Amino acid sequence: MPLKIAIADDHELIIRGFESMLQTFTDCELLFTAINGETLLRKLQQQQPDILLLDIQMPDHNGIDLCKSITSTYPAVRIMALTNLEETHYVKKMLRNGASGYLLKSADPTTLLKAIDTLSKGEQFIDERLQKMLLAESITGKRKSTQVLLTRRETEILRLIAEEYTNQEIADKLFISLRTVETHRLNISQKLDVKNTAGLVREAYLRNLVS
Amino acid sequence: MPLKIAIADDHELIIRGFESMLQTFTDCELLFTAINGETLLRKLQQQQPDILLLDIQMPDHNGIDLCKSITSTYPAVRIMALTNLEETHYVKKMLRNGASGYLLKSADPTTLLKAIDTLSKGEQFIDERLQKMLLAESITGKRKSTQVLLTRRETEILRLIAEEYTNQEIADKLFISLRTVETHRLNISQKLDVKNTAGLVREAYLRNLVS
DNA sequence: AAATAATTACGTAGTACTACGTATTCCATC
DNA sequence: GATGGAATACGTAGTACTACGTAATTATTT
Repeated sequence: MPLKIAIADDHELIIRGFESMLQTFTDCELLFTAINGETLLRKLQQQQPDILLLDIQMPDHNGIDLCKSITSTYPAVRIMALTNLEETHYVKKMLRNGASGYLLKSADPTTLLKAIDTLSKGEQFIDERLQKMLLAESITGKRKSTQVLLTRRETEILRLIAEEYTNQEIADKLFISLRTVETHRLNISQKLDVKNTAGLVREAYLRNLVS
Repeated sequence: MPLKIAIADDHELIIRGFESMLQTFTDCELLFTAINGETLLRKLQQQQPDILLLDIQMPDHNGIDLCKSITSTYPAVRIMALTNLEETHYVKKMLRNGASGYLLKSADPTTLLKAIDTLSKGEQFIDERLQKMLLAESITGKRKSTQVLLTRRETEILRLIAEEYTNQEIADKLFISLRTVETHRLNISQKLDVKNTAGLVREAYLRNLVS
């Protein structure tokens, strides 16, 4: 029985690109395609693929939530996260939220085949470059941003910093003293191993605290 | 005689996507595809298409220079600029530098067909939404906030700011004085209408200057 | 060749952030 | 009821950024 594949991406061009690649594979059958999250969820109710190629940046749904809800409703569906983002942060985030694979859109047909093959065997696939980056990170211990846990207050303050509030404005907004905000800020900077405001805002983005 | 088409894009997925769309059109023949600027220039020496679908953001060549040199060497080739960038600035820049059309990668097959058809008649094609934006701009004389144009130097400096470089470090790196960096920084802040470093970094992210 | 835009740079002041250390209160968990 | 994390706050200094204004030099475009 051929492997049933589905594709979800908000660009018809991308869907057709994958479709074209899939056609050259034996033992693969394209079950359906979806141009947005809504369509995807509707079609999943009718039939479930073995593997779902899922763009994690569709306008109407964010990839993490989609991934979560799909894997909880249809545990048999294995999800391959699709993206252009070469960030280890996203890889971790997606794999922690139910994805079984992480593939870049720059992948060539050989890589795609290997990725699908790996998932079909029940194993995890991660893009080679990202795999190396993850490895390097865990060895050097650097850029372990997502492992560091900020407290609720710290998260709140980090978000406000990223939204252009000054320390004084944050203090006023949260009814705490300027010094307290400064203390929090210093603690956050140390936890995240960043040097200045720019680094804080960067982390806020990586952590999806701001859109 | 069928219309000869060529595609240049650094993503195989995109090439296949267009290929797939083109197959459904009668009177269109895919002459060749190219995965980078180098390959494109080499293949153009052998044979010239009527219409070239050209990704303007390839790693080894920038779209503007490629466009310029191709139209001057092969004036018969009509270039359709391909991009994800919904910025009127790029449209103008490309059309001034030899492109005959401007198409977004989010285009559906109908739009693609219309675009190719328009170019084959010797007319100019511009993505509908961008056409409206250009029109609105020329009437109001204003750009939307996301379309503020930074100079090359400003863009460079904004990227460095987002990468946690201090003004002094930027000055050292670019061999300019601290005051110059401060001036640039102030100008950028005014152009982008932001209050502080956080706002600058936020804009850098929105503009995809950092990943 | 002229006009325009970009890049460079300085003066002066004020504001905001960074970096240490120290320390109290609150609250949950053992 | 003891321990420890979280949140609160201050002192002191130094560094970095913001906000005006002005202006010369170099590229680019017309």
